[in-house]
Amino acid sequence: MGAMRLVTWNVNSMKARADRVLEWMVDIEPDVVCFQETKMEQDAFPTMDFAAIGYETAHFGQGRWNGVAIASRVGLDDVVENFAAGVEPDHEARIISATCAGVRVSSVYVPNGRALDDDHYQYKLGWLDRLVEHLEVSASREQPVVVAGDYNIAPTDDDVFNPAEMVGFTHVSDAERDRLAALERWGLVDLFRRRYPDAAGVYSWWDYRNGDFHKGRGLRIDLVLGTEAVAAATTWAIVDRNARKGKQPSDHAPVIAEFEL
DNA sequence: ATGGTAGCATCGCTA
Repeated sequence: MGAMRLVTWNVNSMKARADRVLEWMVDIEPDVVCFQETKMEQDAFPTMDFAAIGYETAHFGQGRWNGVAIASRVGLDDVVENFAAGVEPDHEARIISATCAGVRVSSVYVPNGRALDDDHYQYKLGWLDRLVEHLEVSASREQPVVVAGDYNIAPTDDDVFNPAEMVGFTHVSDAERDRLAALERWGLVDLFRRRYPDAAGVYSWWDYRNGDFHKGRGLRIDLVLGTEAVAAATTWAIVDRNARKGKQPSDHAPVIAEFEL
């Protein structure tokens, strides 16, 4: 089916970021984009603005917080909001799935655990357990499947600017990384890490505070996971740090992966 | 230097 250029980007409010996002997409020409943190009601999504540059969109929004969407210029079929039927639905808008040119694509916004002793940490772990259930009931590891989004987990210490200081905090705990391992056991592969096993200091999120971006203090928590067929076909992947620069950026940079199926 | 940013919404929460 040819090359597919797929992006995941936590935009931290589509309302505040739409102009930047649309301009970036015209420049980069992705085939599929998975968005997180649209932070708007379902019907507030700027559908026509995306249509004007050639993209169909599907949005699962809930208002002030969360919200996920998929934009595609290669087809957008069989849209499912929330987890697939058979899995306990989540009370927040954190996953949407669609089929784009034969690839089953999900955009996911994994809960932020806040702290290891916070109820939201248990919510995060349970949510990731349900993501595995979702794959078991709705996807096939033998098919091209991509689950891209803000995982709020740094897979290894190579994905963290200050691993020693992060001990005891969320995003790096064994339990969270065990959940990523469970996704790998199901059949998903971190496309960036597979392609660049030795890359260090590559991050996708930097706190707005303290000048962290300019000091290189970030985490790689935005991941494009794909089944083996996708991973083996991945020709390149990159974090577009340029999109974190300039006026009113999101605190996340987009992650691009291209694969030739 | 014991703070700091950003978005949404409203007198605080979330990240």
